Amino acid sequence: MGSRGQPEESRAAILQAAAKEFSENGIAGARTDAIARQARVNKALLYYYFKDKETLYGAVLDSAFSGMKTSVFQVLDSDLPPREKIMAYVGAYFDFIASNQIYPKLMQREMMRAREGDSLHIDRLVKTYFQPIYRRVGELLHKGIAEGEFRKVDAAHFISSMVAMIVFYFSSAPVMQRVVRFNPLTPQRIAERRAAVMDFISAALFLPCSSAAPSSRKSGVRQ
Amino acid sequence: MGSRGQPEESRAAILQAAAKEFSENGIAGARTDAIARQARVNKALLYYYFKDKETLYGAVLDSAFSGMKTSVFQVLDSDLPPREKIMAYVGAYFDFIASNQIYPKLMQREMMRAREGDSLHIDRLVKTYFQPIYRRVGELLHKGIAEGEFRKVDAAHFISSMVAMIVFYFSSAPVMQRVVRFNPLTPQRIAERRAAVMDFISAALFLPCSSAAPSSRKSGVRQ
DNA sequence: TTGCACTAATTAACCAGTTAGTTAGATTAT
DNA sequence: ATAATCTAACTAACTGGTTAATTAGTGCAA
Repeated sequence: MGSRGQPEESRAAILQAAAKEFSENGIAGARTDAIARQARVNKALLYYYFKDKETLYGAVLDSAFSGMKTSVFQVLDSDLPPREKIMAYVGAYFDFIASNQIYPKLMQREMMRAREGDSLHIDRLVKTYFQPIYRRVGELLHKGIAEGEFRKVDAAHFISSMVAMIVFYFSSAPVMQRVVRFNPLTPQRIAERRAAVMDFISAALFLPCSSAAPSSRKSGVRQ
Repeated sequence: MGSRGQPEESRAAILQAAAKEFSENGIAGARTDAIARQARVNKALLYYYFKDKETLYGAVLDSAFSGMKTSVFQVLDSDLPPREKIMAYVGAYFDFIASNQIYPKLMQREMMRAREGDSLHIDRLVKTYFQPIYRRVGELLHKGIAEGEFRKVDAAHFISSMVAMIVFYFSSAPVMQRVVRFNPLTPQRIAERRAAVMDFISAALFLPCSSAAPSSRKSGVRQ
């Protein structure tokens, strides 16, 4: 019976295994035994590091969303002009999700769990991650509109649409694969999606442009 | 204790209660006791009408998606020109989801469950409902492009984006409510969303309008 | 020799599914 | 008509497999 495997490693292994299990099965469908097995750790160790299943789930959510916040804030804190910044934000958000494909599922699942009383985590998540990002992107849109660069879109709805296009693509990929005849998650298809999202958003947001030509957008669309 | 409550009523009550329970909790989180209680029926009756929980879940999905297919095909079968038809399709789809708000959640949940082997239903659902709709909308987009009415978008990605904007809004409403300061599900907000989606899609899809020279696309934006 | 990291074994609760019926109305026999 | 029989519709109570969580420890390092 071992003892020392470096505590940080064990904790991290649990978190990672839990993230996978929760994203695939939701909190109700997730099995603590499966998490322990995947983390190559005794099940009781989950309860040594985390109070209970719900707390472990909360820790998984925090680690997921804090990574995302860091990613997009690097862009939001930069000082690009509105056009370039909104595209950079979409790109950063897309890239984060694309390289952490368990997150869109975690996010969707938590969103649907948020009926009142249900989720103990949602208030914290909203306050810590979603609100700050939402506020900044909202300001960015208003700035672009004020400067005559963007169409007069409704910020709340526009943000919702951007998030939808990115998150939904990955969370619905397993079904999409059966509807269309290709795997939507190959690097090439992902790159294509990225271009399509960028194209869709810029076409819907940017005004024909009074000033110079927008260099950022080229086409990204085929057929 | 009575026996006769009209079998059709009981069956329908079970289906309705199950739809609600499954949409709120997923199949793993749903409780058969809760379904029976909500349907005001003994739990054993669920097993009298349906083989097991999984089969009941399948019946719920079928009743949900067949309604949707009927709705949108009424539009897709009509003979409107491409612009009007795609907008009518989006409207019909939106209205169906808006007035059956458990469906977006059922849909999201089933989409995420579709990892290989997992869902017994997904193949049937795709073949019966998703494929036929996808095919028709794809043809519609290609027709619009060929006639120089639409920008040369990628059909698969464009459809994915349309569905995303509609489904995601409703499934993420509980969280959104905490991020913004209003309830996204009041009739007024829903109408607003409908307009925003229509605007977003038409801005991203329609060419500036003149039916000539579709090759020199530069903006594809109106208003 | 204390405290940290960890585990095997166990427990209590939960929950899908079953069983062994009951009830009410329709059908047939008288 | 009316009693006897049948069957669809329905239920109370139970079962056993599953699963989150606990307990009572062991090994090891400082």
